[in-house]
Amino acid sequence: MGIAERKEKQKAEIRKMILDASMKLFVEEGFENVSIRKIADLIEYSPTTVYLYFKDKNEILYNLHELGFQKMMEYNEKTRLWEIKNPLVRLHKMGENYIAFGLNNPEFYDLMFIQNAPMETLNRDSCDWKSGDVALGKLKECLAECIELKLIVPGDLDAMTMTIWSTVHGMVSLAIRNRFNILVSEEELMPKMQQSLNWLLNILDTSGKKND
Amino acid sequence: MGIAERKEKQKAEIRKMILDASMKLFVEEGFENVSIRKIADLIEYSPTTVYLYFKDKNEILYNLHELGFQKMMEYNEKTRLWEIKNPLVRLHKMGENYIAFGLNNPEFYDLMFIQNAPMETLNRDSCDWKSGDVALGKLKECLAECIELKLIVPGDLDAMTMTIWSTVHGMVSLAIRNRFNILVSEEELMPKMQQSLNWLLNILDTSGKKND
DNA sequence: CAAATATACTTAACACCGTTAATAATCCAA
DNA sequence: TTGGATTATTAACGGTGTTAAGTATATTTG
Repeated sequence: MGIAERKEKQKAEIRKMILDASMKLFVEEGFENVSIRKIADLIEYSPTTVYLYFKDKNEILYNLHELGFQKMMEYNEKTRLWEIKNPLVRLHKMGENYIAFGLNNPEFYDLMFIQNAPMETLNRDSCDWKSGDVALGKLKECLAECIELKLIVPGDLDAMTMTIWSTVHGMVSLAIRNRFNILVSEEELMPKMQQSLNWLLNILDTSGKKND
Repeated sequence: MGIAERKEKQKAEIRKMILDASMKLFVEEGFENVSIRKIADLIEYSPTTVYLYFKDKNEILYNLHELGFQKMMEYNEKTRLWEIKNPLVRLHKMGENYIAFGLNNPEFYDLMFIQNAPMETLNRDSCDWKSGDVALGKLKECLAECIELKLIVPGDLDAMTMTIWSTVHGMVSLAIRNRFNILVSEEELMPKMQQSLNWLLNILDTSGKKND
């Protein structure tokens, strides 16, 4: 069936063209300028053709959001995060990377963790958010190791994961959405966030305290 | 100048009509359904009339966002938050109220802390986000008291404020945007968030630890 | 009191948006 | 070669925020 195969490849090719065009619009003109019509213009097809390859705009945004996760993983690989043996040190670096990624790629971060749109392709109940699951798994693992080695104050693993993730997400999203302007100036933002993360990791670190 | 005065009152009256209509749309049909045209329909004026009383849609959303802060303050007053003498207990209750408000009023929360739109009426540099400033001030005060009484692990006040706010904001916003679905089910969400907050406040509490 | 001006409001339009129904063109298999 | 599936298009629906231009109404001035 060489013919059906070629057709599949052509289909995949156009899907890729659409995603490439979306990506181009996304990085060059921002989230708000990713529209079906502009994508169609860029690939020189009519807007309705896009709907032959993607169910709706959300499905395109879902694909972009996955590219965001890829980019985030590259961040961690470039800084050799997974080579760090001490899980507490790794946790710290992980937080720093998360924040750095968010501030340097606000549009991607938006899509990955703030916008509703990409999640709407997933059916609510099954919770099949693969990218999120993988990323959160890393944090969970890291925390589990920390507990095992008695490096941090123990607690329910899911609750702890929630707290840590919430803190870094909270920081990035409040920063992105300009809610920290009342607290610090533009230049002080990054150092203050660093300080903020340090304080959190310091208080959950058991090593410096006389605990029994 | 009785005439100019009456005119002012009429102007204020229509402004209120617009805001009331916006509010009605907002609470009954959600954020996405607040449109200039629908507002105009509701008050039985043409859409362009709205622009004689508000610069743009963002200015209307800014006003709605302030009503959100009012609602949030009512939450704190109803639970007699400010009568709690112990600042650490107050901090805890403050966090619980924040989370409860966010989950019970996701649309308001969105407008207050997630959406960009309301902030765009403020000019970036002057940082004149009054509502946010007041609300954050309460948290800062509370933390300052905690430090003074040596109830929590000390640190830079701004950094600490950032951490605490980020954690509760992170929790609410991730919950609202369905990012916790991979971690907990709908029913477990609230208890797990409670647990998550408890763990944080427990580790920053100095009372249970042998500290010098 | 009448004319001129300022105020309040509307109509019409611009430039977008996501999405769908109906239609035309193309390709492949029988 | 014909018929059916695939692929793409045109046209339209029903929305969005916003602005320019025009029309009434009310107020002030000569």
